[in-house]
Amino acid sequence: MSAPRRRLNRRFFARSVHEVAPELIGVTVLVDGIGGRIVEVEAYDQEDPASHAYIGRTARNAVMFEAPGHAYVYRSYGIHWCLNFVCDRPGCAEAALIRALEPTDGLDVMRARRGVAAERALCSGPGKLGQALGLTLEHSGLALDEPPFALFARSGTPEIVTGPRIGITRATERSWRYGLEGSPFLSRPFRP
DNA sequence: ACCGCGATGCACT
DNA sequence: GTGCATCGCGGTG
Repeated sequence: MSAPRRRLNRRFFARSVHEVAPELIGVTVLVDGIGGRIVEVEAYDQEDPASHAYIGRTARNAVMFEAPGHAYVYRSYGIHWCLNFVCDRPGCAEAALIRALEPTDGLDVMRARRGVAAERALCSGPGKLGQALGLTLEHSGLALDEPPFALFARSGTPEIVTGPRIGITRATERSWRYGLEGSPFLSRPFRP
């Protein structure tokens, strides 16, 4: 038997993304009952040249400037949908990019959506995760503690590793990528 | 293992 | 017109 799941309230996100991001490792995220445990995230804040919010509020990033505890979904490279959790207070425009999950719920649906069988390949990257969870722009702006989203607190305190963020060209020196140590479900290994 | 590249949409320092 | 908060494939070691 596994431990009962305890729901995460949106107030969890009303703090600096730099506090929230490492605490997201181990949290379970489901969309319409499908998803898994977060094993990798990245933090982006408003003074961050790599962040969508750096240039100020635009049509695309408006959700980042609104209430914490909501989803910010954007299209990446014209192909993928990527999921962020908005943090801090309205106007602070901070968000955590959810980069990888350990699949726990709805494996068969995720396999069908992804077109691959290997469990390790279902959610091991922000674009893969977006496809596995069936995300689109319609999910952007939705509250994380209301359907179709459901978040559950982690049990215990995981071992966390940090490193530089992936796939950016600016502010690459900031170690704002967080991962579950030793997880086989990461998008890429963390360098020692 | 690494490296290069095409796909594909759209925001835009 | 340029550049992505990506992925998967095909090439070379």
